[in-house]
Amino acid sequence: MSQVFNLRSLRPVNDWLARFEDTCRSRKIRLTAQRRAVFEALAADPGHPTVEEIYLRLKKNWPSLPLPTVYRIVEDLINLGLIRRVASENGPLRLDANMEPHQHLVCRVCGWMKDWRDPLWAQTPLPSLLSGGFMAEEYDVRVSGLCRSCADRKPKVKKIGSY
Amino acid sequence: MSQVFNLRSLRPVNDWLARFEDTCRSRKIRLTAQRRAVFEALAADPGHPTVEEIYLRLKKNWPSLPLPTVYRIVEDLINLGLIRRVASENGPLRLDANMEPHQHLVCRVCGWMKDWRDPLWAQTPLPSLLSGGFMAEEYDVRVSGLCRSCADRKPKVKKIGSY
DNA sequence: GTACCTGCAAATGATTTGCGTCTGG
DNA sequence: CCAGACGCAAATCATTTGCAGGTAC
Repeated sequence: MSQVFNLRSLRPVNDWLARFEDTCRSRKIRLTAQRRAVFEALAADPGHPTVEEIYLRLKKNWPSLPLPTVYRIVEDLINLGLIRRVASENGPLRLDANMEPHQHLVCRVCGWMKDWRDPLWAQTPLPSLLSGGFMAEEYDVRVSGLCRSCADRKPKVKKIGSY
Repeated sequence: MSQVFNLRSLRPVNDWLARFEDTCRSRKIRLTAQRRAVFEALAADPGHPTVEEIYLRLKKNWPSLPLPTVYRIVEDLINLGLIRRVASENGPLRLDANMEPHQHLVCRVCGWMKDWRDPLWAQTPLPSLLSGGFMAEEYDVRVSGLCRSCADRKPKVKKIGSY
């Protein structure tokens, strides 16, 4: 019963690690130190990090770990259904170890992002068969807006022209 | 009253072109042939093309047009609010000249994408102030699932391991 | 022991930048 | 005319691939 939660987000990180190990065993994927480290770093981070951010974090305690290895492991974890990509409009790939259904708040100015759960979306039924035979499986909802610090700052006018 | 619609999507392309020209004039942006061509190509295409797709299409009738110019113009059009980026989980930037509120159907296998309008979201009120002072402005909703051709195909198991 | 992984180096793909020339208003 | 755009080449950033040696099971 000694459940470890990440204090910032109340993530059941131990559950996730157990699921990671179970999945590796049942899918006959080798449980290497590299894979565990990458998964742990993702599970502990509620901030939707990029591959490079994970790499830099791990590099502190593991200076020899190469970036391509992190990329390969991330790809594997996605295919195993242990983490997912976060949809965004630009910039490098962002990752999410939270596989529970949830929405995202995204700041349109600085890209700041936060998990958010609204019962509304849990209740909203998926249209089962839409136009042209499309088979809907799930909603991906992002609420775009301004985070507190960008809202406090004076609104800047985007500069066009003049390269 | 001779409103030209794009037959595939009933897009009021003429309205959009007029808005493009008005915006250029009012923002004192030069109305060049390159900018008009890029905007027209985007306005005519309901398929959320990449920058390179637009470039290749224009290149047929304008072989000297360089790709970096298309990138710069796309950036300008986004900053002018005339087109927008489409959120996605990976791959190159995709563009959308339809600035009306709408949702997207996205095939999780092949990436096929289609505009979709559901009155549900037009009615759903935005939470005005969410956790931590986030100021919500709009929903971005993607319905993920299987397009008809990927649904017809036999489901493939993703291969993990063995590089 | 051996198939699966990792580590390294190099390739590819997407996007941006610097700078000299040209042109729309 | 001349600031703002374009065209070209080269740089940068993100991600992937090939291959040889290492290690989990």
